[in-house]
Amino acid sequence: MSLKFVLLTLLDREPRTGYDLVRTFDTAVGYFWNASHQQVYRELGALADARLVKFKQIEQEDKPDKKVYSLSSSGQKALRLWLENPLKAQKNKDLLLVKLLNANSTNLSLMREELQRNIHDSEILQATYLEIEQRFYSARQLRSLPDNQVMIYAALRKGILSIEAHLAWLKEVDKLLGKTFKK
Amino acid sequence: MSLKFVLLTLLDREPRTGYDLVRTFDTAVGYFWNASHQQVYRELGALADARLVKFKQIEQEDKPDKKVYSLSSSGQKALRLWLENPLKAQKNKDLLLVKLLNANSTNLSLMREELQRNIHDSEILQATYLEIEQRFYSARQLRSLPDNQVMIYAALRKGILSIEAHLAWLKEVDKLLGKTFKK
DNA sequence: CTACTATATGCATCAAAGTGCATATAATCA
DNA sequence: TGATTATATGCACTTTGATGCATATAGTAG
Repeated sequence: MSLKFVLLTLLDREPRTGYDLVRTFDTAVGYFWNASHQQVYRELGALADARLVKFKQIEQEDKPDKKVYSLSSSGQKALRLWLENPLKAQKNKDLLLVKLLNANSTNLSLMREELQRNIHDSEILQATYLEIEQRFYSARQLRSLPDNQVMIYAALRKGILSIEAHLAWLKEVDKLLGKTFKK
Repeated sequence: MSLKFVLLTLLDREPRTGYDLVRTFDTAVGYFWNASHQQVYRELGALADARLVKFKQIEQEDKPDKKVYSLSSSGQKALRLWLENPLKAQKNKDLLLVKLLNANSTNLSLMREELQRNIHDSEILQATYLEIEQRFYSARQLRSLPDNQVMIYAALRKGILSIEAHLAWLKEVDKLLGKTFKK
C-alpha cells in the first residue's frame, strides 16, 4: 500500500515514465525511498488498471517508445484522501542491532569490524549529504528555492540529522562493546 | 530472511517458546523489531523443517502444553555464518516524507497537523524511553549490568538518540513549512 | 454463570515486496 | 565486430507480511 502513494505523489508533482520514476529513486527521492524497476512497472500497471493513473504512449525515433503517466481525477482524489488520514507510526527494524545482540567475548573483533564498517560507510554518506547541502542549499540558494523543492531539501536534512545521530550511537556502542567484552 | 535470524539470535541467547518470543517483541526487543504471533509460529515451523531449531514438547497441568525451541548445531552454524558476513545497508523508507512532499499552500494546515501529531507521539515515546533509562540503567546499575543485557541497553540508546534527532528534524520542518507556504 | 484475560499454538488467504529472467533500440567504446 | 551502457518495459516466481479465523486450558472479575 505504500509504493502506491509514493508513485501517486511523484506523478502528481509531474507526469513521468516508469523509467523516470526509477531514476528518481536513484537521486532525490532516494533519500527516503527506493524501489526496483520491476516493482515500479508492476505498480504502474495496477494503478492503470484501477484507473488511478492514465498514460500517453509516445513514440521516439532515437530511443524505445515510452509511456508518460499522470494522475487521473480519481487518482488525485485517492491521493487527497490519503493525505487527510493520519499516518500510523512505523517501526523501523534494525538488523545491525540484531547482529549486535549476538556480541560476546569470543566474537568481539567480528562485531567491532561490523561497527567500523558501518561507521565508515556512514561517514562517507554524511560527507556526500553535507556536500550536496553546501553546493545546492546554501543560505542564498534557499531563499530562492522553488516551493516544490523545499521538501526535497527537508528530506536531505532528515538524512543529515539521522546519520549524525546514527554515528554518535555507533561510537557509543563501540565503546560499550570494548568495555564489556574485552578479556 | 530477516525474521529468521532474529529468532535464531533470540533462541541462541536462551531457549524459548513461540509465545515467549512474541512477548519479547512486546518488551525489550520491541525497541528494534516486532512480528505478530502468526509470523513467529510460521517461521518457527519453517526453521524446524529446515532442522535449524529443535524443540521439546512440555506438558503443563495448569496451562496448555508448550514447545520449547532451541538451536540445533546447524542452526548455530547458520547463525555464525550470518554474523561473519557484512550486513548490506538498509534503506529506511519514510512515509512521513512522502506525505510532506505533497505540501503546498492549500493543504498547509493538514501537513502541520500531521507534524504536530508526530511531534506529540515522539515526545511521548521519548519520555517513555528516558524513564526506562533512568529507572533501569543508572550509572550504578550499568556497572553491574550482565554482559548479555548490554546490547539491550544499546538498543534503548539507539531509540533515544534516533527520537531526539527525529524531533529536532520535525521542528525544523515545521518552521520550513510555515516560512514557505504561509500566504 | 458469563465474560474476559493470560497462556499456548497454528492454518488459510491475500497483499506487498523482492529477485531473476527476458526483450528491444540505439549509441558509444575497444 | 563485439561488448557495454543508456533508454525503456515487462512477466514469473518466491518470500514476507498482514489479517482473519480457529482451538484449548485455566484463572479471575463482575
